[in-house]
Amino acid sequence: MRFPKRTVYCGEVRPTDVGRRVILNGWVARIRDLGGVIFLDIRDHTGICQALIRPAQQPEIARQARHLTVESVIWLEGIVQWRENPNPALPTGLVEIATEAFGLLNPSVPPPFPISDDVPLTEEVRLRYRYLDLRRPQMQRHLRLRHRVYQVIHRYFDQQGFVEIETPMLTRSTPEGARDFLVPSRLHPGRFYALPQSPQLFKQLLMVAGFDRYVQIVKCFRDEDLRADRQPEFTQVDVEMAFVERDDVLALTEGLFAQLWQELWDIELKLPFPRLTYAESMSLYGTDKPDLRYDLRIHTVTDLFADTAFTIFRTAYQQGHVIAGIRLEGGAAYSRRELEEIAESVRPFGLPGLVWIKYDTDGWHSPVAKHLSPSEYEGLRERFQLREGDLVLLVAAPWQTCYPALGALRQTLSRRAGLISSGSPEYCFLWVVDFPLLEYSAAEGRYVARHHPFTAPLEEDLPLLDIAPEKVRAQAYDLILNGEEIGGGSIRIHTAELQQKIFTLLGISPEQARQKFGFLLEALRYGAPPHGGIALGLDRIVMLMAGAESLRDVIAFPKTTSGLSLVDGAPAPVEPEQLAELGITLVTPDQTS
RNA sequence: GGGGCCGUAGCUCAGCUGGUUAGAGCGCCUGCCUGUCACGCAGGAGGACGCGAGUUCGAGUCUCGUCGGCCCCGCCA
Repeated sequence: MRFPKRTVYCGEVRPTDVGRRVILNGWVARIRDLGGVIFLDIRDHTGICQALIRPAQQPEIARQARHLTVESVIWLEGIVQWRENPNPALPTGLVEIATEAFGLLNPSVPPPFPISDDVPLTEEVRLRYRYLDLRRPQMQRHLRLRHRVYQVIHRYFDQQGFVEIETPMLTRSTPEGARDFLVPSRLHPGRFYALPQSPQLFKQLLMVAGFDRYVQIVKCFRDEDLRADRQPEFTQVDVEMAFVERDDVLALTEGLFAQLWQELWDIELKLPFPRLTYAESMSLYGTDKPDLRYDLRIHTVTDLFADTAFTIFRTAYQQGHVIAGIRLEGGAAYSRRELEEIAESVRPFGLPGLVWIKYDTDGWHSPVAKHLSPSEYEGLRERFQLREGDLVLLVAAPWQTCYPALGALRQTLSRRAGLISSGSPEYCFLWVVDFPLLEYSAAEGRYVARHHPFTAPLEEDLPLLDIAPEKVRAQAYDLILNGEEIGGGSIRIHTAELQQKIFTLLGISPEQARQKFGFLLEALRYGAPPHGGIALGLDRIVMLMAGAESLRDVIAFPKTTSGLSLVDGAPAPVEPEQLAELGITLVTPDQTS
């Protein structure tokens, strides 16, 4: 098809173009037919430009324009001129095109929804007509931002001497970790590939191979239930470095974010990012991914209540529980009803509620006021640095319950008190380090790796491996941004002996280890350098940068909460012949196939 | 695996305790209109109330199941 090609993008027509002949290619955004004059808005990804048609002088053009439908694709030629009535709301609002000719390249049936950012749409409709949803300016912005993020990442790692290497998508299923997506093998019926949950083992092999610094922007797959911030296929910036220690990886990563923020927004991030140990993060914020855009720190005050007359706290103290709480500045203004609502946030943790104490101009107010002594009040005032008008919320429970409950309370309070300003975005990065290496899985009756089984323990904790494995800390780290985990990594085990020992600790027999991870154990014997790395969640990073609420808003073709792809209908049944070739028989044949 | 909210016109929604012929705004179609930019005005078309059972004289409305969307817990090294 031959047609007049654009000389300028719609959104880029400016007063400097006045008098020039231009050609636009784009979509009909809107037609305003006033009878004696017709306005045609033409849109492409850069914006909208108004074209003018005068039926009195151009009866044939007007006749054709009146047949146009919204979202039809056209070319349009004309002379740029000043508008009689400028529209300061538009970048192109000072000028318009005096149409001399236009042509229809492809008519459009009426779209199911207007191509605009300010119409409310259900997720279902958006995903079914994703190609129209993506035509909307906001989605265009999101995916173009994502593109720019890719470019900065590639440039940064190239500058830092990294090599991008592709690792296989058809790999072997490994125990530990999430469920795998399986791919049946036609050439080997009864055997399966697995889509990678991460290129972990391959990037370690690349370190053994001497590539020294590896990076890959790579799809990863996990067959687990979905969330607003979790998709079954997602993109990671996968990084591995040889001859490094933890702080080398952290510094390299910080440099990446500094460059992203610098290049995309001209914002200088303060480096290095703050670091908290896992233990500190849990006791100060009740979570391993705290949102530091607001303070609301947890204070532990168990010791204040050693001899208290208040039965609940005395019992807690005697049972070795923790008494801790949060101060909310100005919170004394909350009503009893509001406090009841706030208390709801700790109930899911199996707590009946919490103790609230107001410190106001006329003294202390609390349902438990009469049980507390003056010295206990004084202790609270001092610990929480209370000022008049403040509120203290206290919880008494085993520490495993107490801190997470207060972590949830922190979030509830910040929302209620509006502590996160929605106006100017604020970016609070944070490293959480020294995670426990293992955690006991009651379901499986054994220790499981908290990060993954290739994570190196802290050297100073090595002696604990044999006597108190649960106390061993790992050389693992998570990167947190505004309460979202955007990356995690570790220094890896680089000797076969230690790796074998960890497998044993995880209840993986030498036989199983040889079978499933033999290639790794073998590779580690051939001069594996000390190495470590990190995997960054690209989708989440772009989501936070775009200010989006959901991962779906920064992924071109995402899955729904139930893992369906509404645009192409995947997953779908397959022909019996395909199954036969693969040697697969369905236990419950799909009736729809 | 569990919990919550939702499904009514192309889109977004209303429809009170079950009761004539199911509504609105936007969009669409037709006509009018010379400076609009969410143009305006007049008229019109458009519905198996997601699907299937049940309760009832009667179900968009109540019950159960099912499919689909969103959010959360579990899960996600």
